[in-house]
Amino acid sequence: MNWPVPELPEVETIVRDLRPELTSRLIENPRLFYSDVLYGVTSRKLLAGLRGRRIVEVFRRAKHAVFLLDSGVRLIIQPGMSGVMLVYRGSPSAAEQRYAVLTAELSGGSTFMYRDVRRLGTILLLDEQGWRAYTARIGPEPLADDFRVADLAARLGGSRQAVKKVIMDQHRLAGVGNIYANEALFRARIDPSLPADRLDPSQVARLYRSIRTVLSQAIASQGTTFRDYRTGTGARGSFQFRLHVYGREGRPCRRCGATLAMTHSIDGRATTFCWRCQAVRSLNDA
DNA sequence: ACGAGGTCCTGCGAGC
DNA sequence: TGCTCGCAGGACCTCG
Repeated sequence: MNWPVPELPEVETIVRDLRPELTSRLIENPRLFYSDVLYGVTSRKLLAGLRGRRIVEVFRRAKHAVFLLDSGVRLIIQPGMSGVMLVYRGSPSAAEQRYAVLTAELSGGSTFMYRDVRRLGTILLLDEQGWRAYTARIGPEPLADDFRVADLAARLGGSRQAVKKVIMDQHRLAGVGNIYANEALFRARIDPSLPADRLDPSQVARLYRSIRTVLSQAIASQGTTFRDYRTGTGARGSFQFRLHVYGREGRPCRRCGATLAMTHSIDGRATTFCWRCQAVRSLNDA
């Protein structure tokens, strides 16, 4: 079975679960167990930046969980593909401590833990200016009220690369990873290998709707869990039961019954699709 | 600008 | 049964 990555819906779910547990808490005793997840900050600076600070806001940007501290500094955790963020009442057990990357005792007696088995996740600590520069390089939020079809069209228009690769490019569009790219393209009945600038207006409109629908439905289902991902309360998501293509290669299309195919020819990542519904002509190695 | 490929990391499962 | 090895993946990087 393929292993999912926390994408936008999973991080949104985590953030919603963590927000009431973390907001207004003091970070009393931060501990870092692996420094290879740090990006642009040393262990010493990270811990010094966290110790004694109060968490004033918890929110999501793209696939990042962002913790705004009372110093104006932001702790940013991107959970990579196996990252989990949890709050324990009291202290976690030794078993729960396994694979812990960052833990922090909080005022009120609870403990925050970022756990990441494969440590492909990233931790950043950015001041106001650093954050502004960082977020400016990420594309627009597809679920934002002011994100329109024209914005998606503009993001696709300048690229001859495969549309699947383009919608997964975080600099063009925020939060869409492999699972939801596959699902959105299937639901929009678009060939994932189609060059992005070759989509006609009706295809762009369908893709716009399918991206927003699939992300919204996944949030409502608390995300997709195959093995690693857990919500902020440790529960499993349930969107895996509503997937149409991801992880279903060799099985019948839910829409037309044709056998779903899989290829790695787009950016080396697993692309699952229906030849018939998505009118795919040229993908090989499937 | 674009594609291809390597790097990070660990658990798992296929294959011998 | 016990081992090795390839694969999974996002983001970032270099090379051609």
